[in-house]
Amino acid sequence: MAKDKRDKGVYYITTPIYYPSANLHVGHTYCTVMADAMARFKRMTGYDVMFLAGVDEHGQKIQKIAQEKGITPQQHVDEIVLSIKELWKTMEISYDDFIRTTEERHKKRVQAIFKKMYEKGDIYKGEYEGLYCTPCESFWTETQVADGKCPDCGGPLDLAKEPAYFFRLSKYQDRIIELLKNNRGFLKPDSRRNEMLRFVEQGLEDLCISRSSFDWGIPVPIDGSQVIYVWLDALSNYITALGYPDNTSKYEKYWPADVHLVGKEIVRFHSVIWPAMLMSIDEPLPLQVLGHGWLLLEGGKMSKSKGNVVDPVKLIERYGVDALKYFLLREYSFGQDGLYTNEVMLTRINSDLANDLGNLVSRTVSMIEMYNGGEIPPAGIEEGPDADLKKTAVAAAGKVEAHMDRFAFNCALDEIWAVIRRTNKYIDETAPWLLEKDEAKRGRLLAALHNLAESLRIISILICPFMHNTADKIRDQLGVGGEAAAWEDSKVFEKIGSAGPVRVKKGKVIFPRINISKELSRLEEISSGGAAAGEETGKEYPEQKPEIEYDDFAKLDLRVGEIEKAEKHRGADKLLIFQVKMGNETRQVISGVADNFKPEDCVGKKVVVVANLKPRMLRGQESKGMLLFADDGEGFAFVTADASHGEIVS
RNA sequence: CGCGGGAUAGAGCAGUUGGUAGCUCGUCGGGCUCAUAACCCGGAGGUCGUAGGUUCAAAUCCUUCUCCCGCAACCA
Repeated sequence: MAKDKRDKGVYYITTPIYYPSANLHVGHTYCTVMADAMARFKRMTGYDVMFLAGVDEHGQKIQKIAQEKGITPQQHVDEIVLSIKELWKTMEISYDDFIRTTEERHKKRVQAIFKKMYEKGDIYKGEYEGLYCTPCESFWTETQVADGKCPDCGGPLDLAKEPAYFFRLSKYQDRIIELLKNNRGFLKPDSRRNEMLRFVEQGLEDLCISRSSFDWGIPVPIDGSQVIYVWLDALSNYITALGYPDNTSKYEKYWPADVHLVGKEIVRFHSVIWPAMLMSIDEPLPLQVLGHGWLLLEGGKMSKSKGNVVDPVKLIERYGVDALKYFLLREYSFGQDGLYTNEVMLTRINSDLANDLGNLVSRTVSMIEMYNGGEIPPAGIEEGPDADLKKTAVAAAGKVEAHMDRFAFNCALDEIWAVIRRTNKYIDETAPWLLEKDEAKRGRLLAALHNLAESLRIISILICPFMHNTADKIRDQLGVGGEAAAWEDSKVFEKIGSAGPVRVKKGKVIFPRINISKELSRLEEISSGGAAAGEETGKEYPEQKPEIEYDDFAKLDLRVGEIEKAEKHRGADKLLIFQVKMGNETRQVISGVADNFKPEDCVGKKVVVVANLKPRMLRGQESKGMLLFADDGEGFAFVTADASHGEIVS
């Protein structure tokens, strides 16, 4: 039996184990970033933290995708898991363990859990009935099926049955209702709790927990013809990762989880099915399930199938991990859906990170360098706005703690930014550049500089759980390194200089200001290059031109060319002049795409060239041939070829 | 009558147990020159979707209607 952990100073937080049918997008990142910030915050405030991430790798969908790609399911998931781990590494996600449901440790434990439930009498054999597509050998749920056709092949579906095992979920209905009703903190936000309560009150049906129509899963221990279906397999990860039931030292230490952080769409599984499973094996329930909201795009929700996903890697490449993390945590309020647009993100990064924080670091460090030779002065006599600055700075940590208790990352960050704004204001109030001109005010100047440095030191601690790189950069420039960097040190003002003089060191601008309108069009280009053209975007495509004979096509000589050089046409606004290498020759080709590409971005592209187009003079320059572009109505993308220059395209 | 959520300044959103409507961006005016054309101060802009009710007091609780959205047993 697990312990009462409330007095042990441990904290166990989990994210969902994602389904690796494709690469992850910002939405997944959002959830994981929240968990990471919380884990870091708890560690800083003295908890022994266990932060679990992972992937759910079994199931029919994975099996099918692998089949289509002509590889084994294991090969497929290995590939995706690699990229997911890479992403978390890039995002600097500080998970303590990463569980894969294909791992031996997980499989044998899931089987043990199955057996326990079976022996308890909570699992029985029955028949699963569903809509079945014979050619695809797939069952589909009603929601997956539009207009009675197979979502995969579009063929007809039959009502079919297969033997399967069921979990007596209905048996736990009353206990679940009681849990949701009496334990108000168990499921948050309240809107989700209401929703679940209504749902359970409608009556729970027993849950099908095995399948025999595919075999990419953990075998049912008492029946080799069946594999365990998603629920039991995936949800168990939260305890199998801790070693349950055979190796219980971690389990005893960390279980029950303090928080399962999940998306609102899987709240049901975590707040109804999962507790019922735990009740069945007589183990304690998690203390809390938190259902967060979604990031919505202007067209609706982001999803892999819509192809309208936002790729976090692209954003990190351009703005850095800390900026993306900050934006996600600051912009949205937990449990609520939020609108994502590039403009919202860039505006947020610019005004909060570049203007407020980055600029504050710059001006503070500069002044200490100019007015005191780079040394942070000792504390001076307190007067004027000093007291208010100190009070604001020192009180922030406590407020942040209170907000973090409610997972109100946005409020926590807002609290920190109140300190940043107060500090910027302090500069205005004290006007060091005026003090500097009057030798009699030297003492006052030094006191102000000291207070600014102190305030920044405190800020660097406060932002640490959310943006540790930035925290380090600030401390580097301040010259304080790891001194007085603990969470508790943010509650005390006078800290710098206690171990001898400290020298600041002006460094690179932490968050360069972004030119938003320019950047927006760059992002547009990037995503139009990468996104699959959506069928659901309602876009209109031109009507097809009249049919041509094969002979007509054969007249075209298409070749792969590599752009060696690109420059603007001096005599025309819209033209770019390309030098394109094709086998032994390099020729000049001109295209009217200056509005869409920067010349330097074109170099190195391997493009498709119409080689035998009659040469033509364009504003005094000869163009021999033509480059192919894809046009989405707003901009162009190169038609590129994954081949060597000179090769024939046919 | 399947279940649930939402509607608050030009935009995006907060509003914890009912107590004078807030934040950010934008906008207009002013200040400053240390700083990343950044920073600071001030103004304008809302009958909190509609109609009723409870209350000394309602964005907040109750009811009506309108409009959006999600879920209905694998989308973070």
